Amino acid sequence: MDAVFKALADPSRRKLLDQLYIHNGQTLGELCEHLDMTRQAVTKHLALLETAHLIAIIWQGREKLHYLNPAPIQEIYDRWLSKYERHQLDALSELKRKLEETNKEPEHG
Amino acid sequence: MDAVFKALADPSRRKLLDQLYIHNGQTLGELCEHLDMTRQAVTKHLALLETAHLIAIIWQGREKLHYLNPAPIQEIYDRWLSKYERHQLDALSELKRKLEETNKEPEHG
DNA sequence: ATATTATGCAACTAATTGGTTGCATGTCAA
DNA sequence: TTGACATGCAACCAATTAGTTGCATAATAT
Repeated sequence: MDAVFKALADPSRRKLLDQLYIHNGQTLGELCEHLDMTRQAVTKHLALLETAHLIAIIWQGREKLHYLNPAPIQEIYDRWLSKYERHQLDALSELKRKLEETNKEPEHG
Repeated sequence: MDAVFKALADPSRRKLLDQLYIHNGQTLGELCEHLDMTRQAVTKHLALLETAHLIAIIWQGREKLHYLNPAPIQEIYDRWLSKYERHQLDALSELKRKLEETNKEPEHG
C-alpha cells in the first residue's frame, strides 16, 4: 500500500497512468513521447508503477507493452479512503463546535 | 491535488491521519507521543498535511488542536480514482486478450 | 514574578528521489 | 549477416525530503 501511495505521489507517474487510461497497452517508446525526459527516466517511473502493481507489463518480441491496473487504486478507496469519509460529518461538526468555542477567546496565530 | 498525493505518500503522515481518525482534535504534543521522532519533525509533517488541507488547525490558548478534514480524500476519489475504476473491466479484458495473443507466434507482416 | 509548558523558526545533515549519460543486450528487417 | 530498433543496466549528479539540534516566543500555573 505504501508503494501505491509513493507511486501516485509523482505528477509524471500520474501522467503516465493518464496516458494509459487514454490508450491502454502502449510501448515504452510511445509513453516517452508524452513526457519531456529521457527514456531511462520514464523507465524508472514505470518500474515504480509496476512495483505498486498499478500497471502490468507484457513483452511482445522486443516491445514492452504497458497496461493499466486500477485494482490498487480501488484498494485505496476500500481500505483507506472510505475510513475517513465515514468520519467526515463528525469531524466537521466537532470542528464547528470548537471554532465557536474559540471565538470567545483572543486569537493567536 | 499534487499536495494531497505528496502528503499521503509518507507513512508517518498517514499515521498522523490515523491518530486523528481515532481521536480528533489532538494537540501537537499528543500527536508526538505516537511517533518516534522529534516534535519539530512532527510539526513539519503536520504542516504538509495542513497545506494539502487534509487537516485543519485551531488555536486554543497556547495549544494547537488538529482536526481531520477528509474532503481532499473524497476529491481524490471523485476526480481521479473513479476515472480509473471505470476502465477496470476494459483494461483487464484487453490484458487477457493480449496475453493470449502473446502465446502465439508473433506476426511477420 | 518566575518557572514551566507548548509551540515556532532556522540551520544543518543524511537519505531518497528524479533526472542524466554511456554502454550493453536482444529482436527485427533488409 | 548486418544494421537499426527497443529496451536494460549502472554510475553519476542535483534537488528534495525527513530528520536533527539549538534557540526564541507566547501562554499558563504556582
